[in-house]
Amino acid sequence: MLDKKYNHLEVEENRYQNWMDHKYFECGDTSKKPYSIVIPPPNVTGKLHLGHAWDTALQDIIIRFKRMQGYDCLWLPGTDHAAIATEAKVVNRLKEQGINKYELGREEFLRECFKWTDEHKDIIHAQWAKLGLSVDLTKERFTLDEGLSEAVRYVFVDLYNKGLIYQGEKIINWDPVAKTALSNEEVIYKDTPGAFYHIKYYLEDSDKYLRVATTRPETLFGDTAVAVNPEDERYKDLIGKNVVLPIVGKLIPIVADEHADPEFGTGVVKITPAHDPNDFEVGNRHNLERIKVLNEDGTMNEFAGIYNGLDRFACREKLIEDLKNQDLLIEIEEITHSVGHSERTDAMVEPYLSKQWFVNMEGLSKRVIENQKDKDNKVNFVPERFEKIMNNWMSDCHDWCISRQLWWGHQIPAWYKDGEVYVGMTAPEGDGWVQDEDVLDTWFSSALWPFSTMGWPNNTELYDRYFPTNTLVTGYDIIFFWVCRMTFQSLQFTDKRPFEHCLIHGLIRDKQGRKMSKSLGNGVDPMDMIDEYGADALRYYLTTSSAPGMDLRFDEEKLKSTWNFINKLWNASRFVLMNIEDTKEIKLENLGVSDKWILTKLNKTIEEVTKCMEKFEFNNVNAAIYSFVWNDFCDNYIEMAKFNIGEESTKSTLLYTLSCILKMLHPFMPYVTDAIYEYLPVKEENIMISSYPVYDENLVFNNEEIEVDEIIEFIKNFRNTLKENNISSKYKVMVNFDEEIIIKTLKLQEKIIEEELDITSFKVSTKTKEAIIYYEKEITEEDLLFKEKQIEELRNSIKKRETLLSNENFVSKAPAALVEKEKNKLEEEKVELEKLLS
RNA sequence: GGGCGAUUAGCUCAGUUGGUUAGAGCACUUGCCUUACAAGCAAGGGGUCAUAGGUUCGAGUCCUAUAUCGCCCACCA
Repeated sequence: MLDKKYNHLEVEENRYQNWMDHKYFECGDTSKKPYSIVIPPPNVTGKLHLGHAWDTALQDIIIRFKRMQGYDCLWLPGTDHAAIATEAKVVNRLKEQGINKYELGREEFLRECFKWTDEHKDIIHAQWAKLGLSVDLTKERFTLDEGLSEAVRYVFVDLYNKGLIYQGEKIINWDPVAKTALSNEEVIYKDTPGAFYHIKYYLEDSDKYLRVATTRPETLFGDTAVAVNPEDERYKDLIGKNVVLPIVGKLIPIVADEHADPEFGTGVVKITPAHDPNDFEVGNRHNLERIKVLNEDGTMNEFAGIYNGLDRFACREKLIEDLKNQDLLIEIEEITHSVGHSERTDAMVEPYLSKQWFVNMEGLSKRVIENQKDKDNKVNFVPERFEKIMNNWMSDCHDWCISRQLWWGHQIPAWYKDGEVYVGMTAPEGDGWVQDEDVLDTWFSSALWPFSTMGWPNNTELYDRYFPTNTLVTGYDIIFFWVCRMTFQSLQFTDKRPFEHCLIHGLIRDKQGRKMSKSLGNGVDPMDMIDEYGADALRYYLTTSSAPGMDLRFDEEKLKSTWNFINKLWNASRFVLMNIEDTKEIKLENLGVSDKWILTKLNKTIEEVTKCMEKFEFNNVNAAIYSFVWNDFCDNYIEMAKFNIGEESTKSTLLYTLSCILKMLHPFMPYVTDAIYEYLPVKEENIMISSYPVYDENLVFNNEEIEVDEIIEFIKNFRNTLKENNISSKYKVMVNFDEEIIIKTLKLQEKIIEEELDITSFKVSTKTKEAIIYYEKEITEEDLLFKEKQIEELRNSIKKRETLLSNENFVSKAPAALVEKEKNKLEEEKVELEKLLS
C-alpha cells in the first residue's frame, strides 16, 4: 500500500537503476517501427542548467510516449567537446595552478582536456539519471570519438576535393584572448560606450587637412589610403593627391570609392585593409598594401613604431594624448556603438587579416532552401514560424570560417611540405610533411551529429534503421549554430533531412523575465529543485507551462503547485488501491450511470491528450489531464463512487481509469507513475513498456455524460443557494426527481417533503431538475439591529452619491471613469437597499 | 534598416482551422479537520482580451494602422 504522504525522495530513489537493470531504454526490437531522437550533446564544460532540464525532459516525454505507442525507440545520448569553450575552462584551471598552456605543450594540454572531459561526463550522467531520462547509454557518443572524428575528416576531405572547402586570406573575427579566429555566429554584438576620434590628415605640402573620424584610432598605423566618394563635390579635386598620415608622417593617397558615404560624417574614410572588412574590399579595388599592426594577443607590433608592444587599448590612450599634443586631434565625440565580443571569452573581437580555412556556403545553403519547398522531405519546424529563421539565414550567409587556433578539437587533416598542401584522411607518405596545427570549429563536428553518431560514413545497421531521425528538440537560440548546419551537411552527405520534425522551445528566464546568467547570479540549479520537489514535478512544470516556442519565466510557486498536483494524484491512487485490493481483473460490465460518465470523460480526455501529444502541444495535454484528474476523477467520480464502492463495476472503473491516468502522465512524471503502477492489482510488466491508452468508442456514453453533468451542476447550484442565503441545516425541500447521487451527496433523505410550506422558499433548478428549499430563519435581536444599521448606512451613502451626481461640475469635469463608477455604485446600493427592505 | 514575438483576472500564463457565458495556477473572500488528500473540500469575487478602424450572422482569434515592451539579423569609417 502507498504511504500516507507522497514523498518524492523515496519514490525516486533507486528507480532509475531498476529501469537500467531491465534494459528498458535500449533500442533494437526490429519487430517494431523505429523512432529516433539524438540528444543535443551538452558541452563538457560544466553542469547542466534548467534549460537542459527543459530540453531533455521534452525529448524524454516524446520518446516515452512513442515507446508506449509501440515504437522501437532510440534516444541517442552524447556530449560535445566544445572546442573553444572547454579549452577556455581548462586554460583557466591550469592558470589557477600557475600553469601556462604553451609551456605545458600540446600533448600534455590535451591530456588535461580529456581529464576535464571525463570529470564532466560523470556529472552529466548523474544529472541525466536524476532527471529520469530514458536515453540508451549503450549508444552514447562523444564528438571526439574515433568514429566521429573519422566522419569529420571524411567530410572535410570530401568538401575540399569538391572545392567547397578552401584556404584563404581574409578579414575574420579575431579573439585576442583565446588567440583564435571565430565564425560570425560566435560574435555577440553589444552596445558599448566608445568615441569617434576626429583626426587631422594634412594634405601633402599644405596647411589644409581632411577631417577623418574613427572609433579605432590605433589602426591608423595600418592606413594605406583615405577614401572619398567619387561623386562628392567637396573632394573631387583632391582625388589622386596625398595626405600625410598623422604621427607616422608617411604619405598615403586619396582614392575615390563608393564605400565612402558623403552623408556620413565628413565623407572621408581612412582605409585600413588589414583591419576592416570593408576597407579590405576597398584595398582590393585600389591595390592597396595590407599592413597588420596588431599581434595575435591584441598588442601593437613594430608598425606602430614607438607604440610597439603596447596593448591595443593602452596604445589608443597614448596615441590620443600624442595627437592632442601635436594639435592633430580635433574632437572626441562620445558615442554608443555596437561592438563585437567573443561569445566565449567576452573579449572585444578584432577584425583581422588572417589565413584560414572556409566552407563555401553558396551551394550548400541553396540546397536547404530548395529542400524546404519539398513537403515530403523538408524539416518541419514546430512552431512553423522558425522555418523562416533558418531560411533567412540560408539565403544570406557568408562563407564559414572553420579553422580555430586552438588545440582541443579535430586537428585539420591538411599537411604542408615545401609550400605544397595535402588534404586526406591520413598523413601522406614520405617525410617532412607537417600537419596543420589548427583545429576545426566545434560546430563542424556537431553538424554531423545525427548521422555521425550512428556510424556514418560506414554502413551500419544503426544508421540504416534510425536515420533520418524523427524529431530534434532544441532552443531557438541555436538554430543558426546547429540546426542550419546539420541540415545542409545532412542534405549534402546523406541526401536526406537530418530530422523530420524540429521542435523549438524558448529560453528559461528568472521570475523578473531576465536571462539566467552567472554574472546576475540568478541561476537556478535543477538538481536543487529536484531535491526539493522531485524530478517529476520539475519535468511536468517545465514542459507544460508555456506554449511551444515561448520563453518560460521560472516560478518556484508554480513548481510547488505542480507538486501539489502529484500529491493529489498520489492520494487519489491511495483511495483507489484501498478499495480494490481484491480485484483480479477489470470487468467493465453492468456499469452505473456515474461509471459510464467517468469512462466517457476519460475517453474524451485520451482522445484530446493523444492528439496534443502528437503535435507536441504539451501545455494543452496538461490542460486536458489536469482538469480530468482533479475535477472529474477526484472531485466528482471518487465522491460518487463512495456510494457504491462495493460494486464490481465501480472497482473496475476506478482501476481502469487510474491505470489510464498513470499511463498518460507517465511520459511526464516517470517516477511517481511507475511507483503507483507497481501497486495496481491488474497491470502489465512495467508502465514504461505498457501500452498507451487508446480512445475506445464502446466506452463513450453521451446520454449518461449529459445526465451526470446536469447532476453536478444541480448540486453546485443547490449548495450555492444555501450559502448565498445563509441557510443552515434546518430546511426542507420539495424535489421533482429521485436521483440517488444528488440525494446522497446533499444528504437530503430526511429533508424531502411532499407539500408546499408557507414559509420563505428558494428555487434551485437546472434543465430537468428542480428543488424548492423551505427555510424558516430564526431572527435574533442582533440580526435586527445589524440590519437596521446596514439600512441606515446605505441610505446615507445613497444620499451622498445622489448629491454628487446631481452636481453638474462633477459630472462634466471629473474623469468619466470616476463618474461611471459612482453611478454604478449608486445602482448597486439601491438594489441592495431594496433587498434589505423587502 | 529588415524580420519575429508579446500585450488577456492582482501576478504568471493558456486560449492551434472565427462559434454558447474568455480559462488555469497562485493570490483574494466566505464556510468546513466530511476516513484518499487541510499541500485539502465546498461556494464565490475578479477581465471593454493594448488602442483605432475594417471583414463577418458572429472577432481574444482574420485584415490594416498605431503604441509600448522584448528578441533576432544587417549596418555602424
